Amino acid sequence: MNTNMATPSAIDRTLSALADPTRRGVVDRLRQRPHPAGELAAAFDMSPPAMSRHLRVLRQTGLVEENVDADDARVRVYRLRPEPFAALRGWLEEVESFWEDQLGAFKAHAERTRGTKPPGGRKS
Amino acid sequence: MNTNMATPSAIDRTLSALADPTRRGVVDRLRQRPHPAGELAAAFDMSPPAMSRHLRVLRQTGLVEENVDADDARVRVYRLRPEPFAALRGWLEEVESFWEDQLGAFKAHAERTRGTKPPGGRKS
DNA sequence: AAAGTCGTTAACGACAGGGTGAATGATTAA
DNA sequence: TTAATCATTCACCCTGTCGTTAACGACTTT
Repeated sequence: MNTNMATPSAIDRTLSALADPTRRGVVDRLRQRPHPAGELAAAFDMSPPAMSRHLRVLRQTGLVEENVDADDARVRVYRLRPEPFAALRGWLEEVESFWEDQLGAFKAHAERTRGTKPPGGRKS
Repeated sequence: MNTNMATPSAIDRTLSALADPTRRGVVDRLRQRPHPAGELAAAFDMSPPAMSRHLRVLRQTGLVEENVDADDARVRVYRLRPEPFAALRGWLEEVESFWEDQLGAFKAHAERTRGTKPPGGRKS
C-alpha cells in the first residue's frame, strides 16, 4: 500500500516546473528583474512559442505572474511570485528535520554511551 | 544567444530527480526511516526493476545512499542523504532574497518620499 | 548441492514533454 | 486603413523517460 501518493500537491507541480533547465534558467533570470516574454525567448535562443509554453507552465504553478506593459500593451512582462518558493522551502525544511531528529537521537545516545561506536555499524 | 544555460549544476539534477512523483514519494517515505528496495517497490505498487531505476537516479544525485543489510546481504537498505537538500535550500533562499531586495528598495523609497519611516533598520 | 529470494541490468513498447513553423488575436506605427 | 510587431495557440515530429517482462549475479536456506 502507498501511504502517500495521491499528493497532487502544489509541491509536485512546482518541482516539475523547476525541473526543466530552461524554466530553471528563466527563474534565475527573473531574479534580476522582470522581463518581457520576447526578451526571455531571445535570451534562451528559443522560438517564441516554445518560451510561451514554458511561461504558461510557470504561470500555472504560480511561480511567475504576467503583466501587460504600461507603455506597450502588446508586451507581457513576467516577474517572480514568492508563494511557491516559500512552499517548496517549507517542504524542504520538513524533510531536513529528519536529520535534526537523527542528530538529537544520536546526541542523546552518545550521552548515554560515551566512548562507544556511533550508530550505523553497517557494512560500507 | 544564451546568457545563462551552462548550469549543469547539481541543483538541476536534484530538481529533475525530485520532479518524478514516485521519487518524491520515496523521499517522503524515507523521511520516516530507512527502507529496503523491495519494500519500496511494494509500497508503490511497482515492479522491482522500475523502483531500482528510480533508486539509481536518487543515488546518482546523492539524495539517497545504499547500504547492505547487516543481517541479510541480499537486502539493500536505502536512506536519505542531507547534502542535496541543503544545496537546494541554498538555491531557494538565494531566489527568495529577490523579495528581500524588493522590500528593501521599497522601504528605502518610502523613506525618501514620505516623512514617516517604517519600523526596523535600514539597508546600506 | 539445489532451490528460493533479493535486487540489479538488458531489451523493448508506450506515452508525455519539448521543439519547430504556420495561423490567430491584439496592439502599435506609417 | 494598412502594415508591422508581440505573444499566444494549433498541428505536428521527435527524443527521453517510465513501465513491463526476461535474464543474470549474489546471497540464504534446506
